[in-house]
Amino acid sequence: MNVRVRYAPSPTGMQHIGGVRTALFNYFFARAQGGKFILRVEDTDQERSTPEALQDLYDTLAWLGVEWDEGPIVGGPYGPYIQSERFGLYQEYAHRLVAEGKAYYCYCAHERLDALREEQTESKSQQQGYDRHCRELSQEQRNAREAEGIKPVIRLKVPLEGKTTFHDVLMGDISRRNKDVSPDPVLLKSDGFPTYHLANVIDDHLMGITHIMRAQEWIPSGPLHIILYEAFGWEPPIYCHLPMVMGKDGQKLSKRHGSTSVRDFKAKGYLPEALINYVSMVGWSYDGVREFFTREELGQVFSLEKINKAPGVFDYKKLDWYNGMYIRQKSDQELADLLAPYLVEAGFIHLQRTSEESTLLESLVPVVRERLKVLSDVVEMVRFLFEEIAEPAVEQLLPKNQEIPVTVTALEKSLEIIMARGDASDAELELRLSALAEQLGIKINGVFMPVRVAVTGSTVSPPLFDSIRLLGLDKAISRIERAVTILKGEVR
RNA sequence: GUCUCCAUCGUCUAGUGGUUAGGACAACGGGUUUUCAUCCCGUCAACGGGGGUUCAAUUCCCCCUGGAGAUGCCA
Repeated sequence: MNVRVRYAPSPTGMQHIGGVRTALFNYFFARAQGGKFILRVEDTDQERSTPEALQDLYDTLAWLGVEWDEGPIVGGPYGPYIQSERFGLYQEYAHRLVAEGKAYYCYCAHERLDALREEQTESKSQQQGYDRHCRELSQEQRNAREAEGIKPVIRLKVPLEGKTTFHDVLMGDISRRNKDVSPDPVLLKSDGFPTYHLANVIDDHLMGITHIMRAQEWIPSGPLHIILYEAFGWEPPIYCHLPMVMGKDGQKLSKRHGSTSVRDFKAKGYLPEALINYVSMVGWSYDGVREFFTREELGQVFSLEKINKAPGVFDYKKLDWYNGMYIRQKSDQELADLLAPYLVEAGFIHLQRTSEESTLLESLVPVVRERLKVLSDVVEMVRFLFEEIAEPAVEQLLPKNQEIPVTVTALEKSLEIIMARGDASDAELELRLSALAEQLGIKINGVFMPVRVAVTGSTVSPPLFDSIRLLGLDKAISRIERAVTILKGEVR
């Protein structure tokens, strides 16, 4: 079979984890099958569709490195691939269904529909949804409504009897009694635009889509779509409903759970390869053991059979782990380039790096690499190098159970050793400071920690000698001297 | 309310009619280390419940329970 799959988002918000996972699965399936991956923009909601969202869609897919074989920008033999540009098509097909008695005009006002819905909810009525009020309108009644200037919608005449079944690759047969199928859903809105159900069925058919892979939230609409295919006399495609991505609380993943838009993940400093890898492991697995895959590898080994049926919880911690793993794989140069924008944004370096800044950046990378979970972590990690640190507090300078006088001595002697370092190696320097600790009868930490706090302003920092080297000996010395002064001031 | 789907450690998952139910993240403990991180080692931890079928069910069937989704002139 010549596989043709599509990702068909509506540009009504930023691309999020769930949507991207669907896009990825479709893309990988197409690649693994040697088929085509098609992008189609479902902008039939004129109220909510925005150019920003559309741009975000393009940006996101580009960032992830997902290229579509047919779709907006690149074109293709079944275009246009933006539904608003296919406007006339839907009208045509909708009216065809009306002409054949398979759909009808409905003149019900929003007010009536709202009241109806409210009443049904309140009375917990068995029958929820449209009451098919206009299903059997006579020609005279219709003329009367038209004369009032009411713009009708077109609704599908869902059969009242029988049941409809569709097959899902993962779930098997799923059927629904027709009376439980959404009662006569709107196909064409009063503004002339199609609803999802209509546009989706028409385009999938016209574009020769062979497999529909979409989130499980669409399962209830499956039978409805089958009814539509039957009404048009078309062969339905193969369905494969993907498990949903949930938040920690088991609810559909949303902003409440943290960042969900890919744009946010990118801004925080997640790498596309990490996001792709992790997201692909929610709802799909290779063998339960192997967990690292590149985009290309996924495009080789992906298969529908290994998709899980149950929804999966999005685990931010595991994403962090993947991201750290991928960051550590970067070369110095790659990581420097990835980190630079964050340092620029923090105002630490210029967009056009001076040669000193370039040198500093390069020597910084090996020091921070294994400490980063996300790229933006670098900012706080190296802030002490670029900005004057706050005066360390006395308590901060003092290691546990260590008095001020010894600490002062430790600082002063350390300072001497550091200044008199000459061309001694870091290892040699470390030896000397250790010896100092021994002389003073304190732990090694009792020497290193005060110096660390004095120089970096924090008990947590990159290795001390690296920190001093990056900061510059002069600045380091004056910060240590200041610490001594602070401690001495406390004695008086 | 009604309909549909789902159900293995806290999380992502592997797996089988007979297994010590495997791996990873997290958590916790230990080691390496100048702190942190990395790295290494270890510990904790699961087949939701009840009926069947069977010599044998986590695995097959049914019910229950639990969870989710749908029920829009949103997709």
